Amino acid sequence: MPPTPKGRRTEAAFLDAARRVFAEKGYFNAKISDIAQAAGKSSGSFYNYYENKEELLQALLDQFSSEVLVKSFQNQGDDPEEGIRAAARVYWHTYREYLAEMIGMFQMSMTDESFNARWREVRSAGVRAVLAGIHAAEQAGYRHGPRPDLLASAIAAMIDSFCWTWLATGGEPDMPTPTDEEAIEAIATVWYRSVYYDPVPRA
Amino acid sequence: MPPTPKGRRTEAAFLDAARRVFAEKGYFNAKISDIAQAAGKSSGSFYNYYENKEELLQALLDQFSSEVLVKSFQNQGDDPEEGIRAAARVYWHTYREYLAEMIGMFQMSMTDESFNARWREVRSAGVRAVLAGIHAAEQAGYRHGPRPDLLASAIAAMIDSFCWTWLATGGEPDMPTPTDEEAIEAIATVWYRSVYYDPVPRA
Amino acid sequence: MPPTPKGRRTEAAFLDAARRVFAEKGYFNAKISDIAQAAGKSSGSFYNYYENKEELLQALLDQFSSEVLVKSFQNQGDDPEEGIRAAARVYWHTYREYLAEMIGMFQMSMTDESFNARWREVRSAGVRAVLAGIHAAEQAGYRHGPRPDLLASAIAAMIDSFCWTWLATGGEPDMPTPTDEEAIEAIATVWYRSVYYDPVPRA
Amino acid sequence: MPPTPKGRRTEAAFLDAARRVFAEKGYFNAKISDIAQAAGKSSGSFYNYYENKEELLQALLDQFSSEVLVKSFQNQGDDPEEGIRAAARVYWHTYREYLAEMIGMFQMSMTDESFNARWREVRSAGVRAVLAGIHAAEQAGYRHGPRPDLLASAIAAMIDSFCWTWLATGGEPDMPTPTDEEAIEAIATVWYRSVYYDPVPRA
DNA sequence: GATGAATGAGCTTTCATTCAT
DNA sequence: CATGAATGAAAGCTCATTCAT
Repeated sequence: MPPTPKGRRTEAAFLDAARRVFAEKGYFNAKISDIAQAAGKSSGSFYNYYENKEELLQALLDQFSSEVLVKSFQNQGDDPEEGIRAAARVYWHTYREYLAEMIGMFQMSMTDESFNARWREVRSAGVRAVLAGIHAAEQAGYRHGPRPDLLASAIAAMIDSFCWTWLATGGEPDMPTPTDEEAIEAIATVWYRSVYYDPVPRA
Repeated sequence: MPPTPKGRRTEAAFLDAARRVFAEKGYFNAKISDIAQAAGKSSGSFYNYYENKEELLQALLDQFSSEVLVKSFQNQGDDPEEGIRAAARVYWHTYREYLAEMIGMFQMSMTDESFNARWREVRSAGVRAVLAGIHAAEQAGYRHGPRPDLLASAIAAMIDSFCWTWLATGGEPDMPTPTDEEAIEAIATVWYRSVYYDPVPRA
Repeated sequence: MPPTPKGRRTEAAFLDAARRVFAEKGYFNAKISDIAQAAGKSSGSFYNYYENKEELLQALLDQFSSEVLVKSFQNQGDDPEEGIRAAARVYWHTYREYLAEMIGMFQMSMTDESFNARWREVRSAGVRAVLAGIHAAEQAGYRHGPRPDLLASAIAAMIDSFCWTWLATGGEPDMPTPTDEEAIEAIATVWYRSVYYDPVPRA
Repeated sequence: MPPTPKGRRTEAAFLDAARRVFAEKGYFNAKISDIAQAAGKSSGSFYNYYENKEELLQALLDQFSSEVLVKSFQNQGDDPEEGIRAAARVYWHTYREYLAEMIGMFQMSMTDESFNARWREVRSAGVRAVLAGIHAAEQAGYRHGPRPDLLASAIAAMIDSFCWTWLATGGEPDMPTPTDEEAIEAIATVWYRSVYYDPVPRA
């Protein structure tokens, strides 16, 4: 959008600085001047690019394309367990890559209705993807509880919150930080077991 | 703590008002004056009881006794599935009852290190309780994934986030709000299946 | 409006200070902090009473009741010349009494559409009053130019601008400041002569 | 002043743009960037020609040569009524032609002492010209009120304010916009009647 | 000369906290 | 103790002006 190479560099610097600041101290705590300082710019310069902090977050989220999280759920191959593990892997890595965006969107969703809507939309996409897997499992003869949509909601909540706990906050106290594979395994385990449990006995 | 009956009544009014305001608009958005107004008091009066909003939250949390959540996990009887469902039930109802506290503690944990520690401590207690159940299942011959502590962390994350989603925020879009029993069932299902899966065959 | 005597005193102090500051340096140049300082208050205190400078001006204008200027035009007795002189006298004194309001309304009318509307409404009331006098003169057999409404507009413009020049700005250079009676006489002379000129000869 | 042809063109573009912007939204509301944009130039370029907005206005006023308004008053022929009408005509058309300058000078006169002086000087020239006419009328046997200078001031105020009302602001509410001739007629009527009234009876 | 990005001073506004009554 | 007004320290934001290209 900014016409000049210099302008583009500056805007990139602001976006980058914002991501660092958001990830480090959270969206709420980030002052415009913090971001400007992290970008090595004056706070007045900030307003050449964004109306306010909210709009900067919007710009970050627009880059982020919330679809990226969802795409992960779709490339499930033949082996359901492997498919779920692959999905968990993509989610985990994507979450870390876009940590600043996740923090910003989540925090902002607590305060602002339109961000709340956006956040719920992102969640909802995840829930739907999980739900699709549940229906596939049903087809394959696995039972589910009375409300598969709630099962999906719970699984999505688990994925999201687990990533938040270990990537955005400091993790659980007195627990060694998991390796990536351990984390993915934990997510995948809960997810898989919840869906592929209790096959209906074939006659 | 406050000596006179009048003082005690006023403090109770503040605590009660704070809970209502926190639950309605969140901790961050709550201004001292909002709380005072909800309590039918002047904002100046607030400072006769608390140094600041943080301390008020502390007072709420002290009443709340985070142990209450954990106790739920302990009264597991013989039937593991029933035990888990009972635990989920207690958690769900407790979460709703102490919604203001949960919101406050969670939001504050994003901003303030000492609250973050407290929040993680609460989480951690839940994780330990879940972990105890996992160990029991192991004793009973159920396999677990490579790191049972992470499995417990994921389950605790699910419980917590599911309650947050449905009790603190508006739930998932386009999904009918669950009845209490449906919600509890969803939680218990994920939890139980994740732990009681794949029994080692008895020789 | 403010419940407390102290509050009422403070608000009065702000209104009074604003009038002094507006009259001295104009509305545009007046900063909130100028007004607060003139009132002997902190600028933060200002916002306990008004949202912004505009609203303070509104409050001044509400007190002012633009009708006061117009009322002057109505108590014309038998002698038209005396009636006009009396009207001019009221206008002149009222203008000086409400100088701050006139300055504020006029300056703000240049910038803000709603104040412009208000300002034009005030003017318009004056024009209508003058016009009524013109019609009376017609009845009495005096001719007017082709558009009596424009004649009224010009007379109103004269009154207003003459007061502005001598009361709000420093007057004309190299001209001795008029006494009140001289000023009133000048206004009344132009007004009267413009309306009561050129009687139609009685048959 | 600017050496190269390109420079001259740019400066002309700024002057022209400024006149348009001042006339449209007023001097106070005009930002440097507005003017630059209207000129199709960058705001940085502005400072190659002027130190600030004030100096640009100065440049406009220097072109304008405030004498032009006054000259109108001088070409009075034999018939005083025609002379006054001619003067009013020139004033009206000049005012419209130099509307931007009038607006700028007037608004700036409210804020800045040196512009105020200039503005008063312009007014004063008008007053002197009107006054000269009054003296001529006296010579011809017409009475005036006690202070002819104030009479002149009032007439000048009328002319000025009438032009301001109808050319710079939107006119009077609920009144049809006058044609040029109607406006001129209104001005001339008040002016002429105020001066040529009440001849001293020739003995 | 021209450009548009960068700067920072200046002002507004908010609100937790203090204080006089 | 209660009140509500007063305070002032933060931010936010604007825009004239400067500067590197």
